[in-house]
Amino acid sequence: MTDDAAPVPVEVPDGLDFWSFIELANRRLSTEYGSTHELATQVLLTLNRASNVVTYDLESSIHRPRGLSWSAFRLMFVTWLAGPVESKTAAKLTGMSRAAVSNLTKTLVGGGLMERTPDERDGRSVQLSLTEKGRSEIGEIYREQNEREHAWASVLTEPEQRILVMLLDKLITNRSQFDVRGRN
Amino acid sequence: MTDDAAPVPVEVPDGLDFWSFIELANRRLSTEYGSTHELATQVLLTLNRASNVVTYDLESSIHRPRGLSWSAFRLMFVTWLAGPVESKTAAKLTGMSRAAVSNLTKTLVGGGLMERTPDERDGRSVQLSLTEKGRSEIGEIYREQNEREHAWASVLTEPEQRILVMLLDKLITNRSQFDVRGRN
DNA sequence: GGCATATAGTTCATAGATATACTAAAAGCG
DNA sequence: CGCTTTTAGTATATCTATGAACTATATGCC
Repeated sequence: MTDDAAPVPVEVPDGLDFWSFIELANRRLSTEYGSTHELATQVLLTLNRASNVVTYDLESSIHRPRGLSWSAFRLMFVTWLAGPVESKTAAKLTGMSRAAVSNLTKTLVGGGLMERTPDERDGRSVQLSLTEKGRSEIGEIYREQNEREHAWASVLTEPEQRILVMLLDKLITNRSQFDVRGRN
Repeated sequence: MTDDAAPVPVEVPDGLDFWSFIELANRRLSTEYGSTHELATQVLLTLNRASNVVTYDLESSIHRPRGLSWSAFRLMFVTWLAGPVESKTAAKLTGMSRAAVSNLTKTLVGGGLMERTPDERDGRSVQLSLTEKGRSEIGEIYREQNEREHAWASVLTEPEQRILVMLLDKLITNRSQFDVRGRN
């Protein structure tokens, strides 16, 4: 391999896109680069890209038009369902950094959607909760999102959906078998 | 609902985390908020969170220690496998904006990992390719990542892995049935 | 051929996320 | 108690990604 250009023994199709790239990657890795665990790559590449496609769709069709980012939705959703939560808990449940929650909270409080009340017992911490307006907003947003989620999921039969959940659950839950990196 | 605090008929467990939140959400949505399509939410929440967990783990254990972002890895990976590509194609295949590819390319060219050569036929476009150094880097990085991917995927049996891929593939491929938002 | 339109890429302004450093409060411990 | 260490949250600087505006090429059409 002294040439700059990568070898092109496998044809690179013209209509290649974000999704079909997975297939190309799979083919090239197995035929040329002698990937040791080719199926593992396929599984995780597929997982990652499927998630991106769906998330981008939901964000751009539901949340952006209302002026909310995907992160803002997540924070409101978590606060809605897990009740008033400490800021650090919100960070853990949304998968954001504490700093991100802090910044985002400012915006949402400014918009009258959330409230920050100092904790009675612990002077350092803060309880995040939704305002009445925030609660009615998230309820409405969720209903709208849920319709679209349904449109997505309905491509699979109900048993298929359950199997998918089960497999993903197994994938993540058994991660204790090795040393996974998580936030914080 | 005149009280600020959300109702708490379902217990919010203490050890709640990013992953177990899915379960809580599912319970509350079905018991309290009368989610119409509860399973759909569960499927997509699980998909999104599983992807985040794995991606964060790979980025922090493999790529950050080498000074590469997840995006940088994706761009190199795509360029590696899809041969020299136009900048706009790279954007499509990585799922980034054209601006992001443009910025990232500067960094990678600066680090001696990529090359930008003007297209002979089209004076506007640019071909992205890996340098010799870039190609050997991505090869090594991929091998390392592939080992970790294997550790993740091995939690599932091979048939389970194939079913997972199949289900995700079905979920995404049949999206043509409704009007999905994509980048660009 | 010449002019309108579309396309490729970059630049710029902005939003969002992170890590780091900092402040304030709590907890542990002699 | 008082001192050290830990913890919660925030402010700051930096980085990254985006959309929109801009530059330059290319294409289509009369």
